[in-house]
Amino acid sequence: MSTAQHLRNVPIFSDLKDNDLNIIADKMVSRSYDKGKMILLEESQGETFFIIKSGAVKVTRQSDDGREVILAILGESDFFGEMSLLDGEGRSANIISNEDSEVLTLSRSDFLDCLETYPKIAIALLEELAIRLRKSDQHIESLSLSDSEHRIAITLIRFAQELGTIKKGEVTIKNLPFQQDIANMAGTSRETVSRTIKLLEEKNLVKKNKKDLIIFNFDEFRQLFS
Amino acid sequence: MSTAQHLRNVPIFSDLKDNDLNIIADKMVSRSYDKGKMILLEESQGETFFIIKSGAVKVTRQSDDGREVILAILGESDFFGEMSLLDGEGRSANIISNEDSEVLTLSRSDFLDCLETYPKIAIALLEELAIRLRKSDQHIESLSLSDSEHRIAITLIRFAQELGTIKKGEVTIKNLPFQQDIANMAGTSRETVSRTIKLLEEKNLVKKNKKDLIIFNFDEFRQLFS
DNA sequence: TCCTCATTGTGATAATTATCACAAACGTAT
DNA sequence: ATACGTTTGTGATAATTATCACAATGAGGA
Repeated sequence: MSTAQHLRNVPIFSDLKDNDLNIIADKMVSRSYDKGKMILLEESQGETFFIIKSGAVKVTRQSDDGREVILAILGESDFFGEMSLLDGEGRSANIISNEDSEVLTLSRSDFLDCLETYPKIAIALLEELAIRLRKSDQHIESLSLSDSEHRIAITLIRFAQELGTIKKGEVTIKNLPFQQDIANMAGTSRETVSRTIKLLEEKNLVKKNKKDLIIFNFDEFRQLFS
Repeated sequence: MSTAQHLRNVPIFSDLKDNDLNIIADKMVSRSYDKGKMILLEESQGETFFIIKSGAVKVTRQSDDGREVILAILGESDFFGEMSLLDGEGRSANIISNEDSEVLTLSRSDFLDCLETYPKIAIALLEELAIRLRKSDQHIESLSLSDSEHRIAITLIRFAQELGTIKKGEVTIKNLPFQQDIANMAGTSRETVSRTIKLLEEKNLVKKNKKDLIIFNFDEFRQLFS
């Protein structure tokens, strides 16, 4: 697939004419990262905008004592790096390749030019940031007032929405992340994740199948926990 | 002060020429809210953009069982309501007037027109949302991996940055919010806030003075808790 | 296959924090 | 000044969850 075709799938570019899309595509450079590689380091200067062509990355923050908080897991056609381009602050998070991944990159100045030249992109980007902010707010709410069972369930819902496939009410999350990663997103411990998923299985709400997790009745599940 | 002069203080409008500023100012309508009044209700449709002319508001989310999570407290020249204008979703939070407040409002269509007409506004708004997203991420981090003492201290730091006045290293937060509000921001209980602030006083890090709180050495305090 | 390393499961215990109950202090209006 | 409603302080207790320790299971390579 051509670079322009990839861009077509990215919400913030999808409104553009083919012509403009090609112009932007020409400015982008492709890079590859092996699983586990650090793509962006916290504290480094933000000079690049990234779009995920294939694979997945995790957005994390690291505390002094080494504990890791996972803010999000991003997949194909998601983008990142825009934050520090926009507000000029340093990186606020680490980005680590979660699988072998290919990304498209755009330089700071090309990115900012795009925003000035195509107001539609800026507006689409505003929309995207609004959505993310909304998700963050929900995340904050859940961390603030739920017990660990709820927090873990809500984390599973996030995975289902981002990585899941639906088949008549049943959602299958293929390749459920490690318990440690789920714990780092839900703000709890790995052991509690283990015990809680077992509990959800006993309540007949979910079922594990090798590396996959099935949520039997997604609507009901959401109702129960959010 | 004229409406245009108020707008001049708002980051997203500060780049505009006087002329353009006046055009926008003409479209804005002023409204007043008494302390405690609900300005925006969760779940209602988002049709208005607001700028705070004077006073302060709190941004909250409410859970089924009535508990409240405070996402932010906004003051003069801050704005809100842009989220659902941008992504078309319903309101994600309640906005309650925290003091007697005056706000300027702009209709949905006028707001979106502004963005199309003045790309600078869109870019400045992107910047602002990026900053908010960054704060949300920090908030998530602190809720995820800190104990209640840290979370409360970090909440005090947020207040200091938004409401505090500095005098040679010492920050005074005038009119510290109620313990219950602090608890709702820090994701803990009112009693724990009471005990923790006492603890911080015993450690000679802060001092209460009637309704005010003084942080003796702000840099050190920040170092300790973030 | 067997071995090894990574991941998951689970019990016991300790630490943290919420909750309840009530007293003290504070603010405001009469 | 008094009285009332709101906010804060604090002890006792219960509930939740983290942590530690180790066993069980699984996945990938020699």
